[in-house]
Amino acid sequence: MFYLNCIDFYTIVMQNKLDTQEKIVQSATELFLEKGYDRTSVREIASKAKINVSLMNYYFRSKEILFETIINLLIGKASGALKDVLNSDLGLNEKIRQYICKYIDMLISNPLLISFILAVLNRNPEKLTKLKVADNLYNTDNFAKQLEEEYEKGKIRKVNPEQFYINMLSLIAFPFAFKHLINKKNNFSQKEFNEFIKERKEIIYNMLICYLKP
Amino acid sequence: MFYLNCIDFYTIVMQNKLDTQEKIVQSATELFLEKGYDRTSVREIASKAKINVSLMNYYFRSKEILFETIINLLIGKASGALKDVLNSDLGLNEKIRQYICKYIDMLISNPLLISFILAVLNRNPEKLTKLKVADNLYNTDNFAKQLEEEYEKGKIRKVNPEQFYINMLSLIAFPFAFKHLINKKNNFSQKEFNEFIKERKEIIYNMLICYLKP
DNA sequence: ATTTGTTTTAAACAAGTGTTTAAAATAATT
DNA sequence: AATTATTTTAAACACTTGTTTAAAACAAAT
Repeated sequence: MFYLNCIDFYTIVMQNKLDTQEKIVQSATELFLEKGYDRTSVREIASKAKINVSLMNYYFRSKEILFETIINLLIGKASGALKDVLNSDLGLNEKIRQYICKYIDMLISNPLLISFILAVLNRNPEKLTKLKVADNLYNTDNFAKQLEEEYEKGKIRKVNPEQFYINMLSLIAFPFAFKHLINKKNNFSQKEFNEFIKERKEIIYNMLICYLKP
Repeated sequence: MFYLNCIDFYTIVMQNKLDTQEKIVQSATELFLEKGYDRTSVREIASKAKINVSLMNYYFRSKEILFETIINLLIGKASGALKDVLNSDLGLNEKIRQYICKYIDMLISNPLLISFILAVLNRNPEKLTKLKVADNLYNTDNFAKQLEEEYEKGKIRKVNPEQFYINMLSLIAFPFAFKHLINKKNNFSQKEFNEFIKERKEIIYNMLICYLKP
């Protein structure tokens, strides 16, 4: 038998509290990513987190709110570094190169993210636009200005910045959404798919730069 | 009071039979496209088709089978013309031009198709690979051979055909999956989105051709 | 006109859904 | 040590889900 001081007590309690809450978030995140909102039941979340069903409603008020919390967490984690690159003062070519590279690396680490976002986006359009998702995931103001400037300096051809950014995003993200068919068609393992994707870093960069030439 | 001959009788009966069956397919198709499999209940389908719930199980044995039927119908309709272009004996540039054009026109007519397919693909990977979908939607054997030949003739640079096809597909299809965010970000109406997409025909063509130059 | 076959109906079934309740267990405060 | 507050639990609630059943309505064949 032994005693703990106040700080230890506090630590342990907070630890436990965060534990349950975080266990819920973590289990729910995995399930939502794998199976989507509809195919994931609260009982499944509870069972995976090894907690009672009602605790989900105790910490988050509803399944819906838990879901929105998780969306924001996922998007927040994913978009941070990417926004930094896009708003940095790097030269255009280097910025594009880094953006492609970081975006692809991020998606390799979170291979289910794109499908998840697209699913939410098309099932609950209002949700992703209402939440701070639009700004985080698709904000090109700074980048557009840079494209304008480079054009006026005569360094690149004239492009529609909106179209150009969508091109870049399409080339980066779409293969992840289409992953299952790509793997099936080419008999790719998970590892081979990642290799296929990594090859794309240079391909995408070359395509975009080549297109920008005046 | 009047009598009908045999053929008229047959016609009317068949007409009615097809009517109920087709009413189910049509209503279910709209709902599945709009809301997906999970968020669409059989009672909603029945109500929209103005039939009794059990008729869905009478004509199709289950919701699942009805869904698979509809997937095949949608993919079949969509992929026909596209496969023809890809397997035609057109020159490379013209083939690419026509493929982009027809694909985009098809997606403008079926704006929900891409999201629908991606949703199925990621929720039930085995379904889209089991069904004849993979072959219909993503068959590049012929196209790959053509890219090889053009390279050997020295007319284009060396490219990985698989990567090149995925690039083309990404540029064509992704904006439709991302539609809601694009519209929100740019304050596009439906019409303006279609204009934005139509602009892409030339952009995508130029990007691909530019990249192919030796 | 009666039998046979097909299509449609209303009702029920069994299982699963998210959420709430009220009591129990545990921790914190006085 | 007794009281208050927080966290956890089991059970129930109200509702929706896809599917089945068995009878009714209807048409076709004998």
